[in-house]
Amino acid sequence: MRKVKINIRDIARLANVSVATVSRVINGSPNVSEKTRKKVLKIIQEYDYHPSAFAQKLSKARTQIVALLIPYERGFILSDAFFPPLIKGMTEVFDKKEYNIMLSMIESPYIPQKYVSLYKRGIVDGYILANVKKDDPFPEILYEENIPFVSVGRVSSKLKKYPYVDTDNVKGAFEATTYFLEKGHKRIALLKGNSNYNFIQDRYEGYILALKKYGIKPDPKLIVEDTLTIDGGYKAMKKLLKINNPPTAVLACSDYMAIGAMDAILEEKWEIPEDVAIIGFDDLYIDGKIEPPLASVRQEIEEMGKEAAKLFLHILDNPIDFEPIILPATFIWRRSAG
Amino acid sequence: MRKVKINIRDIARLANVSVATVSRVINGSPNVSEKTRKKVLKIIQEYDYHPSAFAQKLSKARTQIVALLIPYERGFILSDAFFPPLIKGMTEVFDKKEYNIMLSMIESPYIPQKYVSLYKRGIVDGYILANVKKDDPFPEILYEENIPFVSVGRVSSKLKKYPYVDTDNVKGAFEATTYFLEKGHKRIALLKGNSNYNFIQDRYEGYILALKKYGIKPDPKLIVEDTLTIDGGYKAMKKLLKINNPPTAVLACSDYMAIGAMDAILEEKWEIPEDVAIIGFDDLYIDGKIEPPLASVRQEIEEMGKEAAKLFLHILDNPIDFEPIILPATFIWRRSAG
DNA sequence: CTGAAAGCGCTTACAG
DNA sequence: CTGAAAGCGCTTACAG
Repeated sequence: MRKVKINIRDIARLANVSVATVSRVINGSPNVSEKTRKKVLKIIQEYDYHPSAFAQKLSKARTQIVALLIPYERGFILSDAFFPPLIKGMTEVFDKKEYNIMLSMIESPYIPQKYVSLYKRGIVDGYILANVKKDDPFPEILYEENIPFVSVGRVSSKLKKYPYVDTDNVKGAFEATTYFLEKGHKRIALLKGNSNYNFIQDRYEGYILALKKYGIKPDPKLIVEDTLTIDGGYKAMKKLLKINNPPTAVLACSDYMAIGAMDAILEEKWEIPEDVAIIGFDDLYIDGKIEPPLASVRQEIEEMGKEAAKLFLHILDNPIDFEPIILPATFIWRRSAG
Repeated sequence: MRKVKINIRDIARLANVSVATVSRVINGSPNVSEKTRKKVLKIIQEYDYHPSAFAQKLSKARTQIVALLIPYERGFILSDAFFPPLIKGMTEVFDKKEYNIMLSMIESPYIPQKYVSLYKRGIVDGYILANVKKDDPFPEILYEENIPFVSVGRVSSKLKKYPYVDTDNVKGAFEATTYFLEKGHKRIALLKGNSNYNFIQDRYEGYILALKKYGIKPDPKLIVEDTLTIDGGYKAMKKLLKINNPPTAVLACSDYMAIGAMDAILEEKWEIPEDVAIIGFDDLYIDGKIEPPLASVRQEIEEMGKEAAKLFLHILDNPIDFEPIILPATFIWRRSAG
């Protein structure tokens, strides 16, 4: 009953050829006669033989496994909008190359060394980092040690050139802010997340750029930082509603923040968008369903996943010669924007 | 500059001991003198040596990698509520045993054989299946071939006994329905998802059981099936509002469905919970934030992840002797329930 | 086109 | 407590 694990030697014996020949057939080497190939393939099928990946790896160079590092905090907050499509995109590209994704959810306290060992022990060929913070030491460690990695979102500014894919967050925020400006708004608030994340910093910059283009001096009182959650948005908006000259328009760095802000606004019996217009970020599935429907800025996340996977495969062969990839962000109008 | 990869032989030479002794030190064997151990450990540290996992695996039995299979469809729909905490729980347990999670997002068309090869090629020690459908052939394939697996959520009814962790969905739905019954509701609707999922089937059964206990004959017109999304809930509720004797209370099989249903109800200018009370499932992060706050049934998802990981480690050693694990579902009252 | 043999980097009886 | 040697299951020059 119990199937005994069959190996390359068994196949060789059964097919009356050498182990080397079986190996050549497995690896699709051209140096095998059609007749021999067929014979060996038949035995392989018949005995449902699967070459040991580890034994292969011991002889070959690559493991065909890539580690995906995800900070739990963000995994939780933005999961709905972010990780499933990101992973889907990656999977699509990696499947074709028979690469597998090893998932590491970064815990705190965060010990970068722990994750390096996946590479040093030869388990993975490298890393894909998802949304690490600006001051995260991990990318620099990888860089120093010549370990292949791709970052989804930019990381430390200390690195001159490294492979990443990113959304054009500056432009996304710029366009959303410009929309408000063209509608005649002068008091436009920004609900920021933690500026330790580059994507937050970029959205901030896009906002500032647009204001300046229209000759408006950014008012620090209109820029409030909090978590990217509903709670964060609610609290931030509460603050804004209390100042002397409250905003007539609000750009939030996430849709959850925008939803919290809407709660705060409606609580004061103000109208959206008549009294305060609002635009979020992420284009969540529910945006079109809430009342009023929430305008947002969309990222091409599945596309980012694909590009990250492609870039990773590229740098394995070309560690020097690569270009970072920037994908567009698109402003999606809905009624909340006015 | 370029670090040459160091191996166990190098360490042995540097430490003036045999390869076998280095191996013993690495594996914490007691048969090494304290003096030798320290000497070897020092060299290992000094040269930042990491034993090759693949070479170890070739000699040892286990790979210490488990494949987590996630259907993309559900990954997308319930990600926010489900996968991040599930993975977090699993990670917590696996980290301690130095197990890694390999992530496979199941694509369609779905080819079960593709995923079996992860095991047959010796890459993983087994599988954790997340929310597969009732008719999914994969669990039976694994069972037939004696491949270790744990399922999160029950699977095919063809298998007599297999390791799974599940939420007590029957009880959860029973309690929510009972709440309505105790409030005097007679016309209680159920918004179902696809009954190909056991958790949907179970929620359905809990609902039926409660009705029967109160001597109410289930009315097929009050049971509507659609997708577990906002859209699905909206459409299902629209149907219910059109029947002659519409429900005064609604249990939805997901919070997204409940949110869609609320949209449909409010569109008709009906009041929640006065005209129609509503309870969802999942206890999403946003439930308390919407208007009116949405009552729900909560699962202990992070706990499921932990239990799944523990059960997996258990069955590796005890393929026969194990018990499935059922975790509680808790009704969370909020205003929408009335 | 094919095979014998060395090698990948470990672990583990076995002998002492 | 320690070491020499065989073995895990492959790949790949090398020779023919």
